[in-house]
Amino acid sequence: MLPDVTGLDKLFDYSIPHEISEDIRIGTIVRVDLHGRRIGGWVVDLLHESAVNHEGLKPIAKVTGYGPSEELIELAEWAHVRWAARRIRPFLVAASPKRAVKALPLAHRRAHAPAPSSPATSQILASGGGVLRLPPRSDILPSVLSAIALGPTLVVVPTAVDASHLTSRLRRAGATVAFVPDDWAAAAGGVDVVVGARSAAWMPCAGMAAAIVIDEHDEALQEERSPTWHARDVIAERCFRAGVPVVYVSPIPTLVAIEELAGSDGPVHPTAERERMHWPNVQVVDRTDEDPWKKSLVTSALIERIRDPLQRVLCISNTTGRARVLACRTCKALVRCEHCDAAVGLADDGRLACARCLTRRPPVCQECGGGTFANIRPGVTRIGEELEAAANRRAVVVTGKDDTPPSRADLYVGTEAALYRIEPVDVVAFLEFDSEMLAPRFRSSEQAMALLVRAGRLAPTVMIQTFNPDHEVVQAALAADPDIVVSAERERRRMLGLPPFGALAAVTGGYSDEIIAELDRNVIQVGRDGEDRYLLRADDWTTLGRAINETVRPVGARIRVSVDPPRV
DNA sequence: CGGACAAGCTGA
DNA sequence: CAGCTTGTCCGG
Repeated sequence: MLPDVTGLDKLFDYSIPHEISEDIRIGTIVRVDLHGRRIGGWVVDLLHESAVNHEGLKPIAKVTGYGPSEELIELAEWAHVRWAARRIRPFLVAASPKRAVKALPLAHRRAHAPAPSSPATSQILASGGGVLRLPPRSDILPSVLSAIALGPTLVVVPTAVDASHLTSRLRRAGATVAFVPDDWAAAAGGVDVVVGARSAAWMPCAGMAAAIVIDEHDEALQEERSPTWHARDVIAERCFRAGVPVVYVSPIPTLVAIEELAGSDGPVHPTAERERMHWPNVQVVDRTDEDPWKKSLVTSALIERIRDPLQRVLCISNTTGRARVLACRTCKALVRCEHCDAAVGLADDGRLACARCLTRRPPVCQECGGGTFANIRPGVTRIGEELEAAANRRAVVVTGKDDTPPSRADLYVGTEAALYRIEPVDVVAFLEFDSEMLAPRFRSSEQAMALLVRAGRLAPTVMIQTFNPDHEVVQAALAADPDIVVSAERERRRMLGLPPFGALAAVTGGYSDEIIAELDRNVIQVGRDGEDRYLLRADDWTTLGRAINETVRPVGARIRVSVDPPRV
């Protein structure tokens, strides 16, 4: 029995009372008495009476209900090495129902499977699985229906909202659907299709015959808390073990999927002509053409768009507030915090505010006492004011900070979060796309492409303002050819031994130094990445995970290990 | 994790 | 030495 108690990483033996022996299987969730308290946990092993000294064994107190299957418990043991997790508990939590399941409903399958309608998907499934590259503005429903034609199918999508939309569409198409994790019991009982966000990778799917991962490139498929498991990789291992084919669908399959899951022929994709038809129109605004003394984010091309009363426009800039970096107009000095020396911005109340130490002061230059400032890096609030003036219509600011849905408007300005918070528009304009493309992160090209895909689903036209129109990301979007990014990426990653050509983890927190010192340097390369962060690299995930898990972590060490970190 | 118990510290 | 804190050990 593995207790569902954080910090208690031990197995305990209990006897099985006769009256509940029928209900106890590997994976069953039970309650037991341990050390004077009643705790929950999972049955992870059944030992023969002769294998334990069952004198003094306490009995299992109560059966809570159904839990993860034996296969999923074994998968959790694999994941615990793959993501260097201290315990398997978080994976078992992910694989368990949220509320006790006392009985499983009977299988509820349709007599007639829906007609497969994506020949490409059927072909990939028949060949044992692979990667399907489908452009942003195309429908994935035919692919899912094609998989269902094979039998019970597990579908993973990036968000719960996506899962709920897909669930209704599949029900309308006549399939029986378990929307997980809510319908855990139905999924375990048997349905045509099990649909859910990331955690669906751990959900039951009785008689699973196929699996589909939708939007394989989406970062939401990776758990952000530690252990940082990725649904794509969990599904890949799970289906490999079960001998079930998987299709990974994405407009921009990641290099990891292409190298590890696509097979030797690479991703399957429509003809270039058909693919281009379902990419958004991409308009590149080369900012090097602008008057170098103005360098405003509100370019003449953008003004033309936002002045058109028939076009609903969303402008994206990833700086919140009014202004993040200011310079004194009189003495040209960068305005800094008097307290901690960080660059300070202008808050909404007109005072200078330090984002680092929260110190606020009146808007006066610390060097010369001047009171007027040049906005070196404007935030969305300031840009909103500029846009309103240029367009002569109201601009609504949308950030990820407030929970209330943004009020309806024809002109929005927002951070990346706005891409997930508003209804479709006619144009999405990235005002300063260079900060996305050129971010100092090894996945920045893939992440910038993902933003374009997201924008392309929100609007038929995507505008990119950049000083780097020759960048591979811009070129790939213009040509509707993700291979342009993939080939560049492959060479860089191969050279540096980064995923998928090596395994990477970031370690942060107190005591990191002690832990790093213990690591086996024969298999792990260590780099320092900032004040309190180390990067570990090994040739493969198993080597990396084992080396980290075998390293003694001091008691009370608050260490965060992020395996396959998305943002380094 | 959380309870039990031992060792260490403080003040009368 | 009671009364309290801190540390270590252990559970089936």
